[in-house]
Amino acid sequence: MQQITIKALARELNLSVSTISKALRDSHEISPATKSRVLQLAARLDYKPNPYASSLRGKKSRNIGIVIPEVADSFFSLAINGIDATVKEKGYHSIICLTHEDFKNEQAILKELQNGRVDGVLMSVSSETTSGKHIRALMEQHVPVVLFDRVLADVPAAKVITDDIASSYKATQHLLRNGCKRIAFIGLSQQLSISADRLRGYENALREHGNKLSSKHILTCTPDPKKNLAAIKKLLQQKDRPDGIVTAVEKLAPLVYQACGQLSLSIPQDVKLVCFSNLELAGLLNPSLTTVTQPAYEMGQKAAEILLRLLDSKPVHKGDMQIMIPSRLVERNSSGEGN
Amino acid sequence: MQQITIKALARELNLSVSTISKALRDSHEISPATKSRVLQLAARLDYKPNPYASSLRGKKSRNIGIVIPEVADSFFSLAINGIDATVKEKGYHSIICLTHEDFKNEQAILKELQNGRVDGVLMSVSSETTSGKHIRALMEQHVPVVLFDRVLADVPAAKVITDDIASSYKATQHLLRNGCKRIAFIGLSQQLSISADRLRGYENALREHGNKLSSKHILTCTPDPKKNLAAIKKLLQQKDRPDGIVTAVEKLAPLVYQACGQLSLSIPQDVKLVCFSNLELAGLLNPSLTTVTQPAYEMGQKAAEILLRLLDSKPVHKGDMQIMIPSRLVERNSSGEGN
DNA sequence: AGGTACTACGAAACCGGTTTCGTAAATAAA
DNA sequence: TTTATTTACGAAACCGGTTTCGTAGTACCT
Repeated sequence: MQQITIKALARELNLSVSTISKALRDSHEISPATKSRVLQLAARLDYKPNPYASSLRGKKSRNIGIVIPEVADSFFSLAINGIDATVKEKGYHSIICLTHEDFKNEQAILKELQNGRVDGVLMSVSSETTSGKHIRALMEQHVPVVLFDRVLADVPAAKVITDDIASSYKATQHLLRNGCKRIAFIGLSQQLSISADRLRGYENALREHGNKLSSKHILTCTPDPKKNLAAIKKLLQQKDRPDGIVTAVEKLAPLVYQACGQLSLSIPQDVKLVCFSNLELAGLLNPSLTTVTQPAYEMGQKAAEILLRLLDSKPVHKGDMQIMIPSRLVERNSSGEGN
Repeated sequence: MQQITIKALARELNLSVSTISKALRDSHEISPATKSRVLQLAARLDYKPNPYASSLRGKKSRNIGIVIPEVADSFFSLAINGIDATVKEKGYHSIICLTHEDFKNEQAILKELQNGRVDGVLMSVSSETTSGKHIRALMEQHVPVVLFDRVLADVPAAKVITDDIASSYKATQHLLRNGCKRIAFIGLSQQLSISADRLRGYENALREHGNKLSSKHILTCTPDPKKNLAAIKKLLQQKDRPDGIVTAVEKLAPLVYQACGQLSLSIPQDVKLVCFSNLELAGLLNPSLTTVTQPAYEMGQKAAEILLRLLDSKPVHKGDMQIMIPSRLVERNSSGEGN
């Protein structure tokens, strides 16, 4: 490696290692003249401090962990952009840890992160996660955690969410207004906060509208797309076939299109569809997809800001313990009249 | 933090720190009996070694850097999955660094990575990158680098690419066979390997087919989507309007759809379209999009495997210095007859 | 002049592991 | 029995920074 170390600088300038270190950190105990000599030599030799050496002493790695189910997902990739832009400004690096919607993976990852590899964690739980014990364990090691989007009630961490209940309510209402009589809801595990809340908004809208709820119209999906496709087709082959669908997460949208295609059901004539999704291409689908679009970038950004405050040991206002950024219903053809 | 350190284990067992360390690393100089006592206590106290302490002495961080332009892109997010799955098996962590297609960012990031934060780097260059000097500088600090997809000729690193020339040739040929007379090519910077190679394949196909090449049919885009949309519209408003388009990167596809929409040109009747893209939803677009689909996951996987060999100081076969994994042309409606 | 305060720096401990080297005791070889 | 070797462990150096503490030299105050 032949790295330029502080020792090398010290030797070159006939100064002690501690003087160099202090000069580089702009300590008041070093004279301006010495500081400038040190800074100049450091620049000339292209000195780059070893981050792990300082980490060892200072207990700060300047790494933050992003623990999410998946990166091939518009919501998460946009959230990553928001997070990364925010933490980078403060000199932090993002370590991305993918759970692939597997709780065992998530546990193992959080355990790993207890060893000081990261100073803090931003997290969205897997769809299989039912308990927050592993997260609390991490927090007990004094690793600050901020949850975003997929949160967990039993974790005393700051949370950044969107208005899942209200926006699902609006989406369902939109379908009702467009004439749907039998609206189905396709979600992930009921343990998952976003799925449960979006189900709640759906139920509220139906109830208020005087529609009766039917468990046959509520489908809970798994992380396995093949099984999900089969389940969706089954849902659409019931005798009381749904004429409207709300899906709770992005990756379910293509499956509904596929299922409808295979069953020769046309969207929106036979089935009207609204999906929670951040797909950039929603408007270009056939038919274009009505979406509830979450503020993914902003949520990542906000969650990162809060984490940075925690890492600075700055106070986090009570109002920031649970932040809600609203989603937007974007009406397109999949929920329309179908001319 | 109140971490369980080796020192704590040593005190508890009345052994020396070095004995604990050796026992944990299964050194032959420690007796089986002692080893098992140490292992048991470590398990009981949930001892987690500080990765940065070992990193400091051993010069190994067990972090690898993934330097890419963007994460909100199907190719890169799939590649990340391939990389992450591969390196995770060997106990490495992925640090993702986004350049946002900005060369200055890319330079700054590689500079940062020279300080030992990562043991190796997997990289796909930005569209603005014209020189590999910054990459060579990193390699000279003995940080192994493997380039994937967007490579650079003047960097003596292992490279994992797809058959850009051949697949672009096939895509163009496909349009020619479907009756296109004036085929346009929309790429990124000509400096970018994939864009240049895909252009070459396009040109080869036209030449072989006896079509003359026209610079008016070759559009070079920027990282700015608005400007790109305007440029694409201008391309489609020429007197010799193209009746076929090949686009070199994923994010250009939606812009072509938009441009055609705004100009009331219908795909594929007025303009037939083939895009290099890993979009999962290509089949659901309106019309469904004919794609050249790159083996993104496999490319990430392969690049990671090579990097791991380099990190193990294992020999990399000459054949592995430049690996080519073929792409697939998936014909859909955007390039068809449009009945 | 004597005492105090401040400035500017160096020596050394420290962070938590890893590794080298030294050594007492046990075992094997001569 | 003596010597050589092996076994099993501990002391200490080390990685590259940071931080505490001590101190020589100068300036300031009575």
